[in-house]
Amino acid sequence: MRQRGLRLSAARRLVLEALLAADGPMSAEEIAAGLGGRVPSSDISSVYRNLQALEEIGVVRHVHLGHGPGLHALSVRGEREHLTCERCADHRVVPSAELDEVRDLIRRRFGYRADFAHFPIVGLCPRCAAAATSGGHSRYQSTQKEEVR
Amino acid sequence: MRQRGLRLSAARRLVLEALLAADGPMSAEEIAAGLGGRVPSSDISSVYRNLQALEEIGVVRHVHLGHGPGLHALSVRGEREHLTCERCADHRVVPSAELDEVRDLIRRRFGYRADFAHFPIVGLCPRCAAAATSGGHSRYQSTQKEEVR
DNA sequence: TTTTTTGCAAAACCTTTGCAGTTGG
DNA sequence: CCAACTGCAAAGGTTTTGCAAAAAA
Repeated sequence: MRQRGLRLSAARRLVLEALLAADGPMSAEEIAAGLGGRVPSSDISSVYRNLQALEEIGVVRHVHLGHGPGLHALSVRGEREHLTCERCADHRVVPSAELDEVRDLIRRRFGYRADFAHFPIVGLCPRCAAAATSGGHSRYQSTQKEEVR
Repeated sequence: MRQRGLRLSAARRLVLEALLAADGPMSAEEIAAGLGGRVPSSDISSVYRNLQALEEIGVVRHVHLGHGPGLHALSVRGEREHLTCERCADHRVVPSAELDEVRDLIRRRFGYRADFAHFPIVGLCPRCAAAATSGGHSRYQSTQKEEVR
């Protein structure tokens, strides 16, 4: 960080600690709140600025899962990638390696190096797919609060 | 539409006509502007309400390509799906059929029915992938205005 | 006439920016 | 000390909502 002209300030440390302690990607607001209100907690604008700075040096990345705020996480080896159900908000996280075959196929066909860590693979989860097929039309109602639009 | 209790109002017709005339997905703002200012043009809140209503009955769908406003299009047979470069904003639209193999693979592996019409496949386009590989680090600078984050 | 739909205005939501003061190195 | 960083406040862009007036059926 110092090599890039970045200082290790308190607010910056908070962002890193929050992401490290989290079990999944977090919104800027969650980070700004301090880990559940315990930690000093910094202004949300600083959180955004720090997330941006940390993303520029490759320490952090962010994901868009459906609507709502972007979610941020440490970018680590063995990166995780995402599958999201567009009907019931089911969400699966898989190690990158499990998607290598898919990535290779896309690369051969289109030349693209796909990366499902940033935008997820969106579609119907097995359960909703079954419901949609058997019901003719899509009659399956989610038990979750929010649909991923 | 009438069967669903929807009336065929002028504003509604405008949305449909705009989408029909467009060669690609449009933002709500573009639709509200009327086709280049010629048409009566309706309020943007009505456009949003109509897009939502039309999406509920399955006539319209929307896509998220990078940041920025959601983009709307008629949902037609022979749906198109999307590949977007995360570095240079290169963007490819391909007929769904070309992604069938990829979809099948994902389905066998994860049970998911993937749909790349809503969120695109994001990654590096061939050109940026080459630049990233040869340059060691990612040195390739886009010629486009906006990076797809 | 009844119900849906509209336009306007205001708000909500997520994110960015300007600025003056503070802090890390 | 000086550049980097912070909090605050204000603004930006996209989308939603409340409400009274207007339009469709």
